[in-house]
Amino acid sequence: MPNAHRRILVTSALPYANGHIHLGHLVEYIQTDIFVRFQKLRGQTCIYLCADDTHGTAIMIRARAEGRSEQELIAAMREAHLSDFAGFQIAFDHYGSTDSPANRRLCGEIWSALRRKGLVTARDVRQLFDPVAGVFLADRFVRGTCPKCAAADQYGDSCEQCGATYGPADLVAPKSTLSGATPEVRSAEHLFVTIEKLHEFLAEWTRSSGAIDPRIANYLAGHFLCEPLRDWDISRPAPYFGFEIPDAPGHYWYVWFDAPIGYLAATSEWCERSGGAFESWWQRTEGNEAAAEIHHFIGKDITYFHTLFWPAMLEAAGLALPTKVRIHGFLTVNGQKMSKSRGTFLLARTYLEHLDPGMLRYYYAAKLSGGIDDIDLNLEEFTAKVNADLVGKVVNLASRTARWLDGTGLSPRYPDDGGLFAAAAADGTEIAAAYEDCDFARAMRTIMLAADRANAYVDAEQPWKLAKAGPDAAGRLQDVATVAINLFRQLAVYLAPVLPRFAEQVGDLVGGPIRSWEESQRPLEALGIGRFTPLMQRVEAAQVEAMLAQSLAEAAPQTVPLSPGTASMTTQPTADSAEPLAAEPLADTCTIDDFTKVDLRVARILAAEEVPEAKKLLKLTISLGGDVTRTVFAGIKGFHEPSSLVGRLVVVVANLAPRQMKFGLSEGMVVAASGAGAGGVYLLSPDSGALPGMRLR
RNA sequence: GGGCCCGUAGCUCAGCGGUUAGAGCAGGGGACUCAUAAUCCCUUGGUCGUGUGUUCGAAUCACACCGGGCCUACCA
Repeated sequence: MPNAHRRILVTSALPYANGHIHLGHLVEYIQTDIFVRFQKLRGQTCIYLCADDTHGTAIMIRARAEGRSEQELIAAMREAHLSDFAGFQIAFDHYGSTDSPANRRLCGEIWSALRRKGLVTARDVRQLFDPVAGVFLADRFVRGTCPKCAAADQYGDSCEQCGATYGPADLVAPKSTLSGATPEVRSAEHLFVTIEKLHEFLAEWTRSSGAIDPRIANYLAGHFLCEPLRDWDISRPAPYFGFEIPDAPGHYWYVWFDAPIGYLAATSEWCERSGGAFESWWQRTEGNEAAAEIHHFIGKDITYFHTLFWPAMLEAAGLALPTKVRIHGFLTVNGQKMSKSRGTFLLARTYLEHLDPGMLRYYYAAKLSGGIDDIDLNLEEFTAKVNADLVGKVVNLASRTARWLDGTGLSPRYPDDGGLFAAAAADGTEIAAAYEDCDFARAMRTIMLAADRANAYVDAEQPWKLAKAGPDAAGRLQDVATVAINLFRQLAVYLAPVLPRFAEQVGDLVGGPIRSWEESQRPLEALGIGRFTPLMQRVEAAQVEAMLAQSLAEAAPQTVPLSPGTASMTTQPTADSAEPLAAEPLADTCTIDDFTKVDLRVARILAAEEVPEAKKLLKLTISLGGDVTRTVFAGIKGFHEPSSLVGRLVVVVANLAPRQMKFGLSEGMVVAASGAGAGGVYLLSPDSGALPGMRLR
């Protein structure tokens, strides 16, 4: 692939504001993010755009059920989505919303174009209406008895018992799932796009533009393009949460109209912020002028919208068409569909509470080969692969050699390594080609082979023996470690699109931030090296178990609280992150005498009050039993409600020298746990039965 | 019913017309001790779903069948 400069606009499908991000969604966002980071690392101009998909009946219904406005609902979900994405290091250049002024404006422009081309028509549609809720009902909001086999409680579009399909109006004894009311058939005008008028264009574009995998093009040809395309129902009658159609009051654009236009709106907003020109991305170019590339990453479930309706809209509006529609499959967990009852319906944030996001990014990368097949998250394999590849091979390379360079830094000249660095540099061509094809699995395989060679090198050179051989071998030792660290950093460059955080850490260790793919082609010389810290912790099976247990618990919330003492400590394995300890290594050894100098006592909180001027402090009055009380300022404000503290037992350092603080004298210290892995401050409680004044020993 | 994809070592997969079919993990044996029980070497293990065909030659192409998955369909 020639290295001509490219301008690449990349999108992921817009997540719907009706639910939280889960590991299935993340297949797409991680895949896209890797692709984008790769392009940027290669020096291309690349922007990654996405947005929340906010409109539609489902949002309206949900907001009502929760007793708040749609805007409040979508704002809250947006925050949650952004936080989840940030947790997984998904780096959008812009993240918009379909409920934005830019999107409204662009919807209007596309709509005008459709009108101008005579592609809009109106027709009455008979639909069920819920007279209590006052809304038209989508098929899935109606249940009733199957008209064919009389099975009860079936959806409005098809019967799960006999497989019959019908319209919601055919159901016997239909009921609205919103209000329970019996719906009535009402007629309402809908607007349609007569997409058939673009049939010829679509047939040609899907077949020969190169944007679509031939298998998909074939599928489209066989299922849709083999007959006249049906008019696309593009409007919904009020009430509907969305944009009202300017020239058709009382009608709203259907969510699938404004969702893809969200790509345009996000571009527009990004341009406004960064000073780019919208036209430079979406304007159709004439002749051989170099256009921007447009890559859409989507799941196979929305193929139809992105390969027929969306290009039709762009064509009608005279905008640039997608260069590639990259379609991926679904995620299964342990070989089966994600399941709430098995605890495998894993939310992004549940994962993040237990495991490192980089590990999922790597695992997905190792699985994704650019095809449309589903990928499986096998949790045992996940554990084994992440540990073997990332910890055992890659991180270990630095872990076992960095220390030899502590005093000296890298050798002034890169030594003879038998051609290892050059070989891995040459691999860069293949690795880059694999990234470009979204065949990340092939890229990872090639990278790991290089890691294997590097470890074999260290093994053969035996730097630990050189270290013991004394000053005569010092030069050789430095050379060997220099080779190892260079091979390590080279791997980090190749892995940077997948493991951005890891790449940063490697940059901190040696050589500074990794900014360019080219850094894989030249070894570093004569540089100092930072202190090696564990860059990644092994995954323990217990951590995975704990994640599943939590996911299971959250999916099926317990309404009956467990009585104390029956908590299933034995059946639900505890699994603890290594992070807190790793972040704060153990202090120097102390003797029992040292320990007994600290007099730790059980105490009862008698009173707790806010200190308004203090950022972190609560003023506590504690009892050590009898009438011995102390005043203690504790740095737990924001983590504990004062009122909920009163009466509880805690542990205090009772013989701590009193300290004059800004707000008063503190006569002790309440001990609490804090550290990496969780932000809170956690008070300690003794088992029940302990009494104030008892000493800890 | 139609269409598509998949079926290669215990597991995940690569190979997709050409020498005795490969990798990682798991299993077995050994080495080393620098490293997060990590690393390195050796090794066990496959009639490449089944059958028929095309070909000098097939895991690789064709057809049929079996098994798994996905999409789509009230007929064609």
